[in-house]
Amino acid sequence: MKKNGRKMIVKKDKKNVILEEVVDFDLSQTLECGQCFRYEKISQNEDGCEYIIVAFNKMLRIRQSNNRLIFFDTSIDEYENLWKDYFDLDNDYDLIKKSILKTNKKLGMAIKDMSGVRILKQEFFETLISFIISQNKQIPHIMKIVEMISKKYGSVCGEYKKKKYYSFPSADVLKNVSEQDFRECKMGFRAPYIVDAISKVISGDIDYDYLSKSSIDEAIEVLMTIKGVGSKIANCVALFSLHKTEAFPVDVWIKRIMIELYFDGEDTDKRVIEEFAKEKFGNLCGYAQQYLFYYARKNGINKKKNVKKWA
DNA sequence: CTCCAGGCAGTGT
DNA sequence: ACACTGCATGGA
Repeated sequence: MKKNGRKMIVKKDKKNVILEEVVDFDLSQTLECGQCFRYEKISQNEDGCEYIIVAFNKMLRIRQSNNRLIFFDTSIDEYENLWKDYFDLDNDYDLIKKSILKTNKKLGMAIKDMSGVRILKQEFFETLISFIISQNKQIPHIMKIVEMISKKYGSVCGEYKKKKYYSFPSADVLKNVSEQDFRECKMGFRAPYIVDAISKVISGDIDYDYLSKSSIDEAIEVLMTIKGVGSKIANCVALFSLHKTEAFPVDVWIKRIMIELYFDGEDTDKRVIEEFAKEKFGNLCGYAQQYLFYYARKNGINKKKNVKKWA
């Protein structure tokens, strides 16, 4: 394995895959930065942190200690074919960060603070549904609802310490679920949006392979034909599932920090901010967005007053 | 109690 | 084009 500037070493013991010399990767940052809703922190101490995640119908227990990453009970094949891409481990983030910094010194603090975040490549249908649910909700509540749907309609894909973990259900499973049933999963006004998304996936109007090959603009345009999918959610799906790094989701947090950094604190339309970012960051938009998002939240930037200096 | 949450669609100018 | 509002639900 040669990428990553330095070399990352892949090993295998009886049951686990172990990566050594992993750089520009922080498990906590990557899972908890708001792109992913299916993780559970098992432990965190001075020796590292450990999580259970559910993705692509698999449960994974994973641990990070400094530059070592352990994928428990995982075969080399599963690592190579699934988790390596999921965590974007073949991508050279040192190069990405340097490229962003070269023209955008203002992001220095954000990049330094979130230097181990990666853009996950998550399963398409789950990402679409999860981000439709996400609108006007807080992350812990989104996680609860996604968990509820998985328990109710998904299937068991693993067990740890007597707790069962459930995969996110497929469109095929959800196609017969009624709007009323979704409302019972506390989805409120999003329930009809979910029904519409499922029917368009089933009919083929929304097709992962097609969208993967599409340009960013076309992918977003097609995704926005789904009721309840606007610019922000379409950009999220394009970034976190289709891995189109020209995407730049503008939510309340990104809006606030972008206004602070580039618009002199003046209230600016989200579309203007999105255009500005796409011009400024190009195909590094998605990465820049991730650095900015968690950083803005962590520092609690507030739209009413300037809590911090950003330069 | 009120206000807001990783927004969006519908309605009115 | 643009601004304004309702929306389900839960947490601060």
